[in-house]
Amino acid sequence: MDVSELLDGLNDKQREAVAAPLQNMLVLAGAGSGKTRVLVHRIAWLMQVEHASAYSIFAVTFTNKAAKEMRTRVEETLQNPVSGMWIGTFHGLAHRILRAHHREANLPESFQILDSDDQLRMIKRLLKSMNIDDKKWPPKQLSWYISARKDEGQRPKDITAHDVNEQLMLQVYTAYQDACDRAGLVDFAEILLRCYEVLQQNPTLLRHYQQRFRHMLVDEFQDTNSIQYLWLKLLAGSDSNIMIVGDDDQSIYGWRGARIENIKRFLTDFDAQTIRLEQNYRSTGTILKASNALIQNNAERMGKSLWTDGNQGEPISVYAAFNELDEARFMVSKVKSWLQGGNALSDCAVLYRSNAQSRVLEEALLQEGLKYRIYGGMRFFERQEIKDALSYLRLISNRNDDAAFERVINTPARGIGDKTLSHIRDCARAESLPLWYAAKAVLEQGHLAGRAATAIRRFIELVEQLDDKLMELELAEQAKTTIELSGLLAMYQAEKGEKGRARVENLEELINACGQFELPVEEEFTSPLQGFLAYTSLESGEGQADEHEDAVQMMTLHSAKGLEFPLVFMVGVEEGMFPSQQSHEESGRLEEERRLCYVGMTRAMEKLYISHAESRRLYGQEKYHSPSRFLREIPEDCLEEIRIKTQVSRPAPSGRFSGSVSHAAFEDSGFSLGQRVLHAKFGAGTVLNYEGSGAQSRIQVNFDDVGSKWLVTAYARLQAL
DNA sequence: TTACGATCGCTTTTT
DNA sequence: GCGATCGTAA
Repeated sequence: MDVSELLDGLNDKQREAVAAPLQNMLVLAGAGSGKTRVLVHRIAWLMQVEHASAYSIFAVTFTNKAAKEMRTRVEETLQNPVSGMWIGTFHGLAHRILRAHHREANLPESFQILDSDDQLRMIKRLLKSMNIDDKKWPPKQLSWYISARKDEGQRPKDITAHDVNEQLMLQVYTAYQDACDRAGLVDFAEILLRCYEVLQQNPTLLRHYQQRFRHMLVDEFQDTNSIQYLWLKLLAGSDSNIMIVGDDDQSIYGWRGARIENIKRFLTDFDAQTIRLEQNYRSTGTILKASNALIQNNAERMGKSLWTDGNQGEPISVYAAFNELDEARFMVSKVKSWLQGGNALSDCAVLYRSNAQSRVLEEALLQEGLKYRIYGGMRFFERQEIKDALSYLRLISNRNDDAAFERVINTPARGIGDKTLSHIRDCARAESLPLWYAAKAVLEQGHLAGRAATAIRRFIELVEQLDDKLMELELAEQAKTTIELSGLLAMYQAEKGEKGRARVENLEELINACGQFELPVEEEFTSPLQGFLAYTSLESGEGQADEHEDAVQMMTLHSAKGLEFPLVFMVGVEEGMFPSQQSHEESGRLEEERRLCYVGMTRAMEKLYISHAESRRLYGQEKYHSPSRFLREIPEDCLEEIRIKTQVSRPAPSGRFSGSVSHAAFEDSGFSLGQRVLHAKFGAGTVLNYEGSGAQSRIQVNFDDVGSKWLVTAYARLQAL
């Protein structure tokens, strides 16, 4: 490939980044500014112009999807498969280093990964054994605490407890870490922290990697947490060049440890040059103008303003719905006209703040027979039946894996009850043995009731038999044999209803996935099973069925980051929903909510609809929310208010979508208690009550068909009969 | 061990 | 208001 082709079709700033001299660089890449393109071309440039070897390149992303896309596009650009290049996620790459140096890391060769569910179970068990009241110290909170400390790079010894409460949490952290270490288990945060420590404590090793990875590239840098930052810094050493790409305005993961200030820290620590990518190739001028204005309300930004040389496009449409049902109906009607315009369903996205909001929207789509796809939710490899099967495989490859042992010892039920189990646990604790060996020991002591002893003996035989059998089998056969002989298949086949059927199907799908699994050749796995187990822990298992079906795309604002759609609906844009109630309390959270809004808006290419409901059923109660402050932060000339055309008996007194009404206003509009009224949506009804003043004023009408409703500003759509 | 009634909790999520 | 989880009784 001709070198000049690498710069063709890039704008000046992109070109500047791709062809920059070897130095540390920050590429501040706005939404839709072509950052992946820059990363990919930079890698190609390093190889072709700077004659860097693939071996010296290290590129990190957050998600497997991003890593995969980067690899594919690099290979396309170079028109050659690349080998020796490390492209992967933080966890994937750290895991790879840990595997190679498991001895230095004090881990067994076949150490396994704990997901958050495993972690929680582990902590629950621990609390029981430590006699700690899980009402006073909820396991979730402890698990969160432990992960947060690890994300900060802290071990128990690095932490000083401020009060008795934290003292106890520290105690649990210590006990949890001991248990993990004994079982050969690492949680997600541990992968990075342990990798960091291994490198730090082994200068020779560290030097090897520092000398190898001369060119480092990091995507979505605004999402890095403290340990990721330290890890990168350690690996880079003083001789590597590192290019980070990120956008402080799109930092939306502060709540899970991401440090937006890492960008500024990078500039000073690495003495880096900054290049801004501000030309946007995605959205209309209006959408960009609105987004820019919104985000300007945040303080302490790096500063960046998106522009386009494309069209202004249509204004952003704002719809004030009566309630969440009306909002859903509105969305559906607009989706239908979009379809009628000859467009694809999959080009529309519905974005909401929280998952709970999806249900009403789904029902509305379902009613009109419109297909939809929901992002997020239970991942394939996290399903109960899948984890059961995987736990057998894990126990087979590592007898120390207590988490796996606990999971399958009595699944399917084989008469090993709580009593027998606590016997085993006691023995394990007393002798510092993994549960598997404790079970064997307990069996040999012969203190067990006959039935329990037989059950345990049979379980041990089962696992050992499986281990023998699996040796000469292919991966898919290994899974199949395990699922069948363990009795899992029979157990789920016996489960009645749709649920059981789905579970059996999932187990079959797991065997299928084993068959399709390709062991990454460059990563030195000791066996295909080891590779597959790592894959199931580090990869969510998406990308199965239905991905390409033409359907409305529904997701939270968080999961929309990085995606784009011609038509976007942002629903529930109300105070208390978005920004969320909780974000009002903690400092900094409001700005993160604003960034989230910015992310949502900048997903839209052609047309953006924003809606809010005046009344909404939430946790079983009717709530009245005013329109989000974010709406007020968008310049009015970017917005267009949509009102349903209703005939009102007299002109609406005041307020547009703000819903400002006074007592007097109700009377002025000619409504009185007991009066019969007509509503465009809800039909005929009787005025029951009105109350409040200002934005919170509302009128309660008992509709003949719908029942009673409190409506804010809805009086404007009421007609006196 | 299972089944069912009480209780809890309720943003956002990848690895 | 709903779904997951927990605790207790059969």
